[in-house]
Amino acid sequence: MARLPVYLRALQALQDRGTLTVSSEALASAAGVNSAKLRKDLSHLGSYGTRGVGYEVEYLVYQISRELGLTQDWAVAIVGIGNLGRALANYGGFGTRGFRIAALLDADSAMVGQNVASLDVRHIDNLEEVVRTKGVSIGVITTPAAAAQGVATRFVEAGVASILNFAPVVLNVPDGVDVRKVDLSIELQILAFHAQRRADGDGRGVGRAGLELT
Amino acid sequence: MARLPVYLRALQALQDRGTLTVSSEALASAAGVNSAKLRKDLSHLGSYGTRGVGYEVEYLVYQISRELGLTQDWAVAIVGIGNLGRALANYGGFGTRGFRIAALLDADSAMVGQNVASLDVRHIDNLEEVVRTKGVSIGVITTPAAAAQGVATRFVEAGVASILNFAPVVLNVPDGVDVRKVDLSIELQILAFHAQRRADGDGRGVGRAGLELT
DNA sequence: CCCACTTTGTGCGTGCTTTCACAAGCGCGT
DNA sequence: ACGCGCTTGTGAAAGCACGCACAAAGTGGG
Repeated sequence: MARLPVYLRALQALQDRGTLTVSSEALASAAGVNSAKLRKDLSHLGSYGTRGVGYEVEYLVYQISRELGLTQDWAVAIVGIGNLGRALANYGGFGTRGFRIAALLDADSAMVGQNVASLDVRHIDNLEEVVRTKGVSIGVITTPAAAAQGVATRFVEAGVASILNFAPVVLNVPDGVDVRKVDLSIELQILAFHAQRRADGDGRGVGRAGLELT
Repeated sequence: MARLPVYLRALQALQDRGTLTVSSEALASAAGVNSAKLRKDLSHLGSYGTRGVGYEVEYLVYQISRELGLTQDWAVAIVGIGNLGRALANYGGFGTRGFRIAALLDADSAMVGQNVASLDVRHIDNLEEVVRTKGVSIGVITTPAAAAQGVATRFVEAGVASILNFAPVVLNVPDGVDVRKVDLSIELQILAFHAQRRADGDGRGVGRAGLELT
């Protein structure tokens, strides 16, 4: 389920606050979901709650981490060291969650050799070698749209079966390869769409009703 | 529908290639969806296809743009000018799609006054004033998690009803306010989850079967 | 030991989304 | 003018996710 990471984040926040047990109701509200849905999700990975009490935070953190595969280390390679690639390389949030940036690659020779986030940028010609020697299993593509498909194909042929794509194109990959796409323009467009519907439909201003959960 | 922006992107790619008309089948495969779904989506905004021929690319681009509200200009404010905030500010893809970065804000006085992407970074205390004078209707939050809720609340009280949140927290906002969340760690965790399932389930290597659509 | 209270786990109805499959419509060649 | 092939638009079926509501299970107090 795609919601497990959200639960995990909420649980870790609770853990930092020293909470030992949590009810499905409380956790659900922290994660922004329905409590029945949360209980059903958790029951799918085996039942770890105690009726009348709730869930033990620490144990649940461990169970979800294991289910998500975060108990092992994942080596990540980023291709395309522009603004976004650099931002990702410097983002600290990955290391603490089982992900390690293992390599930075770019097609621009002027970029190669630069030191970004304590890593030397290497030329994309070394992709296959880097994947092999560093054991890369997740590829991140932050290239311009035109280059993305080529990089994806090379990743797949090098044995990388998980790709996170920031380029605004739909990637063609063989069956069995997992691609997730993050497109910032599309997110904005969806917001604009809803904003316009609000404006079209009715004349009332921005909602100021009582504070509600998402 | 959340798929319209994807269709739009595919259509614009076709337009650049000089294509005049496109069948639902071809467009669907370019957008990575089922053709029946695409036809149903398009029929919901009125029918613009010709049986036996397909859809006129240019007209469809216009219709979808209008439906998404991209014929008007949306002013965007970015709060939190760290690596990611800077990357977004410098990303050129927004301007061409009806979005204009109107202001950059940060809480760190050392950051205030710096020039990023031809804009002066202003202190977050000016948020309300900036929203008013620049007509900001979309807020982007790229602050640390701890600051995100406060910024969101100020955005809402200033009249911004559309928020794009990159901070790893669930935002509490009143009804009627639209929040979209992009969490890079969560995307990686979902990839890791699937990668592990592949590894658990069976001993066969990475799929190398015939080329397939997503 | 029993009872009242809390919280989990889940069966079931409901509504939405996706997909199939096909009739209706359009253009082109003859 | 006519028929053939291609493509749209949509009714109907299947699948899925969501959330209610309740039985089962555990806790703590008297």
